[in-house]
Amino acid sequence: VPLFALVDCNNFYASCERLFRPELKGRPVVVLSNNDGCVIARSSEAKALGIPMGAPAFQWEREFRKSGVAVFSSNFQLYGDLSARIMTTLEDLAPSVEVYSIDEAFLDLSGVADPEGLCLAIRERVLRWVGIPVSIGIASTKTLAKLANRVAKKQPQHGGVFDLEGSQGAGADLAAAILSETEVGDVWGIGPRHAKRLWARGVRTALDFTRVPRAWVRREMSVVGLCTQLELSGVSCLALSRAPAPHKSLLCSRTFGRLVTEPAHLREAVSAYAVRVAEKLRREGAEASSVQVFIATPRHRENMAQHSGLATVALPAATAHTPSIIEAALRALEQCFRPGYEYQKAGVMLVGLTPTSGRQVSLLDLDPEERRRQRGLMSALDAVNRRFGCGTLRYAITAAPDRPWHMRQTRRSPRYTTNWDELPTVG
DNA sequence: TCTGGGGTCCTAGGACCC
DNA sequence: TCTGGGGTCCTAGGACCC
Repeated sequence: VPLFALVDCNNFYASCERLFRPELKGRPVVVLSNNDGCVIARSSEAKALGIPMGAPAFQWEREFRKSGVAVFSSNFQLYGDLSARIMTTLEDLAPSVEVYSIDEAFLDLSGVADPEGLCLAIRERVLRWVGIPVSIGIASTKTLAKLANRVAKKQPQHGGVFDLEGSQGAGADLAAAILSETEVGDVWGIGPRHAKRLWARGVRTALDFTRVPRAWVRREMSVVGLCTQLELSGVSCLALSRAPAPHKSLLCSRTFGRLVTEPAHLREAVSAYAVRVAEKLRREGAEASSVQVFIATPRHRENMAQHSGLATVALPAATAHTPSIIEAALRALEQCFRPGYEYQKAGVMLVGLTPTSGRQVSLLDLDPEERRRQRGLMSALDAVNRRFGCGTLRYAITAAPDRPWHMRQTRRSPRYTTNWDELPTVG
């Protein structure tokens, strides 16, 4: 019998910020998106103030001040490092771990004698070793484990761990009761669109959803919806995958600090994003076969001329060579740029990824000597930037003195754990 | 003035092939 | 009166996730 657990960090980013600022305990904390645009994480105190997920920061400034909310720009280096520590701790204690996101992991607990006891121990150890509180849901499918996790979070009497299977074979009744108390839109895999259509048909709860005819679900929600429906009924469709699948695409995109009209500024921004995404590509040990660029004007202003452009340029041969990728990105930008618009956002996506080793040799390949030279250059560049900090070696086009597209980030906390200059001091 | 960034999968339709 | 069947690949759009 399969058995899954979902470990989910409580208010992860907010908990990370609080870890090095113990005086914030009990105080509302929010973390803002890049560009300090909107709220992407809230402590429980901030949730209690009614600040919704995704709230535009500027609309809430007054409330932040009035209620003494501690506001942070996002600090993904810090979150990523703490996440890695948590995952390592899980690997130590659980038989099989799938890292699902920066703050979540599925565990395979099939055959474990006392799953609830194990999870209580895991929770305790992560709290003690890393300092981040987690909640754990246990059930026979991943989707039900997600549901059990919600219960663990919402009902503190369970001590942060909730087993939907129950202890004395009361599983089925317990599951039905929980399903009937869960709104259908709160089910993992059912988003706002499907939730709305289901409500229109009188399907309100997760339990209702399990009774919708399969043919309808298949037709209107594809096989993905069918899978969700089966999982809710206790039929496991989603297996645990231990090794992360290789990426199929990689993206670097940003909202600009200010609106941009100058093609020169767009070229700088797109080049900078191309550099970053190419670095990611090499870290993955992969090469890309084409480059996609998109640019867009703001979405939330109806009285402004809108344009969003997307163009793809194929690379002559799969590569991870930054200058080649910049060149392709700039050609794509040229294709989708339209003068006279105020752009707010741009992105560079690499697609058609293949592992660096074992790639197909193309007739269009550079001669092997040139390939070796390019790879050597990239390795040297990455090594220098790793050793002396990213941005030590830069491309001239990304280093213009005036960069109006640069993102705003006014309230970032120190990178306590990943940056020598920003270590916390004790004393 | 001010609303993030980074992914995945599925489906339908068109081009093209034999 | 009547105009096949089956496959692949690509793209765009939609939906979902964190």
